[in-house]
Amino acid sequence: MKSLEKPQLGRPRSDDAHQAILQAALQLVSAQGFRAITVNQIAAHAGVGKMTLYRRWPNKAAVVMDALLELVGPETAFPSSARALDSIREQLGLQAKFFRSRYGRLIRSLLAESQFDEELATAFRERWIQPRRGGVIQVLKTAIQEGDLRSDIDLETTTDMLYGPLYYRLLLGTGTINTVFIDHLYRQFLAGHQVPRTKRTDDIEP
Amino acid sequence: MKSLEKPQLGRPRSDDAHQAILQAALQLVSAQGFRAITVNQIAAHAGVGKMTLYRRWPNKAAVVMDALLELVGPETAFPSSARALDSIREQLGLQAKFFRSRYGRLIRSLLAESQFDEELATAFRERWIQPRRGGVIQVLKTAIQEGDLRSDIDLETTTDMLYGPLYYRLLLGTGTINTVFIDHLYRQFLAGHQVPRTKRTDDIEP
DNA sequence: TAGAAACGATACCCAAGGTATCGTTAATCC
DNA sequence: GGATTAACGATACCTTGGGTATCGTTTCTA
Repeated sequence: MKSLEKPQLGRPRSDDAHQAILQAALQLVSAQGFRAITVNQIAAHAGVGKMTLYRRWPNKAAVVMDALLELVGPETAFPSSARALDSIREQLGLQAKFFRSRYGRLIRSLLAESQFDEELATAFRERWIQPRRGGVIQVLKTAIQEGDLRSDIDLETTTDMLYGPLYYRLLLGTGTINTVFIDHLYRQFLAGHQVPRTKRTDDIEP
Repeated sequence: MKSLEKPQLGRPRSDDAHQAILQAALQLVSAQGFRAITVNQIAAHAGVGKMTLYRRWPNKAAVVMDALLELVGPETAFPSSARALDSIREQLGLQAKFFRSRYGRLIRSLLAESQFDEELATAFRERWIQPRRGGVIQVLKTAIQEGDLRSDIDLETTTDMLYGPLYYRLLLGTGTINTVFIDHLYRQFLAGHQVPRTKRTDDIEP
């Protein structure tokens, strides 16, 4: 029964147009960069009128944000390893790789733009960062349960210490986000967060 | 003898105008935010013509960058404690305080704008970040010499781990940059970077 | 004094963001 | 099937701020 749902008068919105806009936005921003593209370009590339775009999104940033969430987001899954701590290590590597890809610049752009746009900042934080951050914190908890990580650490701060340096380098350009860096970061992180070896229970030494 | 210096023809540039522009820029950006102010506003507020501003700087961001460097920069000195490690701890607190001040938003703005402006990014990194970063690394080295920090750490990565989380929170808004956070960060950092207590030489326990 | 560079004030041009409008299309309702 | 509604692409239009050009005046050197 369709009952409680309000009958929809008028022409329905075209999902084709919607998807075309998102695709166009992602393609253009990846190729030319955020500042270089215009709303006109996105609309033209998508084969839609500008008003069609504005009926759905308030501005360029919002379109690009949704393109990231809907087209890129599903491809970034948290890896699953036998051991939680290994998942963290692997995920750091994937994050570094992601930042080195064309999406690194996209993240930079959106994060930058969000400093001037409160709505965008909220969307970025709540819909991109927090879900991923929540995942990290879950895995950290598991690592603690598995006896690999100390239980007296603050998980929010721990997450900041793991990912902060990557964002720092992404935005400030003080160093490359390569495997060597990830190794150093992980090793130095472990030194302070791992349960000391004399206390670990099921330690299999190679 | 004035010798090798090229004789300066024409009217000399007014240092008063120069300073007035920097002061106006800092005042306006602090009060209204980077995006909200215009070049016209800065010039009018400084009592100069727009061309006067453009003769010295290519755009608004460059003016504000120089205002930060010349008017704010001198007030941010690295603290000096008896023990290098204490200096680090103290500096983290000062950095947090700085980010919580009106200059936190200024740093965010410039860092954001620099994602779209290569020249600005270079200026920010080389003239704001690197000098400060270099200072941190010097103090870390001293702490190693004083036997407080391990010598097998990567200093660049260490610096990223100390300051990355602050920038992360500043830009992403995932948490407040308060004393509790600094305490957690410092403690967790120490756990992995401090020379183990059985190896420390001049340890005075309270 | 002539020439040069800088000055404040002002005019001007351009591009992109964003809004308005038009004829057509795709839906529901009677 | 007709009336009404909302969406559609195409187009026109307005505003704003960045940035450039120009003018008469000022401040310097040669």
